[in-house]
Amino acid sequence: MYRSHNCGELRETHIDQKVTLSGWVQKTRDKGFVTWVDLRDRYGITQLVFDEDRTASKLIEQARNLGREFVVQVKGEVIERTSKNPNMATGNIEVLVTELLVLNESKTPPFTIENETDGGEDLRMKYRYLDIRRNPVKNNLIFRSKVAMEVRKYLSNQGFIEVETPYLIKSTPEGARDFVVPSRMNQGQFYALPQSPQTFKQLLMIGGLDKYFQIVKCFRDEDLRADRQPEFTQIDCEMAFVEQEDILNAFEGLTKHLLKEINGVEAQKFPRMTYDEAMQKYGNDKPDIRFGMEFGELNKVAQHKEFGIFNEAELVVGIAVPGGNTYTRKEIDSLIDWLRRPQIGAKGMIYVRCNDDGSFKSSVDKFYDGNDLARWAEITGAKAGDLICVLSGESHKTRTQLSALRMEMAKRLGLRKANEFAPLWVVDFPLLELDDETGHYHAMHHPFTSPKPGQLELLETNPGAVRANAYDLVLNGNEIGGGSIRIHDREVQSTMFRHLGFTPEQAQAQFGFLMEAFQYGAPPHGGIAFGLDRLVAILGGQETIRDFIAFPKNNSGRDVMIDAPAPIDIEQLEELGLKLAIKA
RNA sequence: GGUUCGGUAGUUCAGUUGGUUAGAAUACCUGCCUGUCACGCAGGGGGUCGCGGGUUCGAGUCCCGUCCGGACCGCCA
Repeated sequence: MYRSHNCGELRETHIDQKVTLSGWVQKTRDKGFVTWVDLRDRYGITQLVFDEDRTASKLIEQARNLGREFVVQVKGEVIERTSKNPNMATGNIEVLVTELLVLNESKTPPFTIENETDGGEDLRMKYRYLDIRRNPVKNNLIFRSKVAMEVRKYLSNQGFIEVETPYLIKSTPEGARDFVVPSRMNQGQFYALPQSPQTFKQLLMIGGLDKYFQIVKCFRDEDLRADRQPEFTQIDCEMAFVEQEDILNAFEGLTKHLLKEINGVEAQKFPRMTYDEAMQKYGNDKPDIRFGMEFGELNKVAQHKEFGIFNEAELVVGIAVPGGNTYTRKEIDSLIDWLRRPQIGAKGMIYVRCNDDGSFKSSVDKFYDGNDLARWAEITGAKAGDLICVLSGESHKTRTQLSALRMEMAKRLGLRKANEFAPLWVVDFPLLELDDETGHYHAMHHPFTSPKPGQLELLETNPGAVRANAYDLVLNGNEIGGGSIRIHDREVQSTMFRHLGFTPEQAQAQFGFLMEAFQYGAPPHGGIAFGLDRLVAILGGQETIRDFIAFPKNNSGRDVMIDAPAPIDIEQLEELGLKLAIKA
């Protein structure tokens, strides 16, 4: 028996008991007359004690030679500490060791296994198994497990069944790039890893399963970000015989359950906002509504004066930064530089200081008097002491830029509080989105999303204006879920494919199976998918999803621990009927 | 594909205008220490300054190239 107790559970009630513990050596403190060893496992740390009076000298010598991260088993007696440590759960006791067995030695780890490690990101990824021994990462993984468990518990109670769908499927050109897998038995042909189980869950609805969910890995071969991994986990859900309202209610229920069970937060009914409203008020389809700073459109009051830049602009729009009047000229200039970076791409920024005495001082005083600026303040909701920041130009770009500024200022002002949760449904997304490069429309959500009732005809005349039965669940400025009511009619689906630029032959080749299934009594259906990695990070009050993933990839999509991807043998290539076009 | 920041001891970093033997903290090793728990004290070892080329009397420092890493834009139905 390796252990009678774990390293986190011994208390004063265990005093005088003989125990066996196993774990890792966190630290040894050799004080000469007495040596302490902190023994750590998943559950906590227990202090072991070896002293001149009570411990055999051979055993003390053994203890002194223990290195960090040695795996040891000890037998001993639980005793009360002479000097207690109120900061530790086990701080009132220690174990007087009578036997010590080194189960495995350890090299000195490349970084310290402590809550605040000295290791950098890269190093921690390479030695992820050591990083997982640290409380922050370990606790995140435990937290994730708890969230996933609550999801299963809730959905299962609501009558959902979890069904596994295949990972080896077919590549489709729509949307993100696929990871592909060559087939040995069908040479020259490839499977693709699913970007989502979308078509399969629709087929499950046609199969009559009614309420489906799955916690499932999805794969997208696109460039990474701090919060984006090539393989990620979704809570994928679908329901039959539902309207949009049913889906929103069902998954508002799930989200409330999680907020309550995980965070102890009783959420009120989630507010809803249309996509158009979100874009107009926040310049963003996933607005963070934990703070205000709503957009104020200033065209009416700022145009038709002598200021040419505004007169030529399609949109003049501003926000009031609370307390921003304290910004120095230098700070404002650096803010303008920040906006001008190619990542944001603003041409410049006009600002108005709202002085405490009710007067205004702006960078365009030449063109606007106090009365004008008072109107600006009214429209942006600026109060004395605020700073009004105004951008202008083409509508969509300007909104995006101002949204970036809004988020940045909120961050700097500490308005994005991790322990505050503001869920929001964004509804009525456009069905199609114009691709600037190709000039073609593509599906904003995916090609199986149904247009709003009665808008099918609009597809012919004004495709950009068609709204979809599509919705996102936004939490604290993050899209944590998105879904739609699907098309379940073969003809409608054909029309959609045609508008997305598919020839009937292409549509048949890629999605013939779905079109055929629609002919056999496909029920009305719809669903939603949540990004589990991000959801868990937000509920955990953190920004980086990587620390909630046991073995994440780095920025270049590499696993630096196992060193993947990697070349394969020439024999393997031949077996697959493949030849490399590049030199490996 | 692009913008930008970085690469110096096991680790995290500093290193001035180009100028003697490249530093700090921490980790590691040795010794001391009568209750430590971020223990303390004394001492010690540890460097191809990512790599290649160039400028120079002299390069961690300047220039060019390259590799690697971070953040972001494009991309992510």
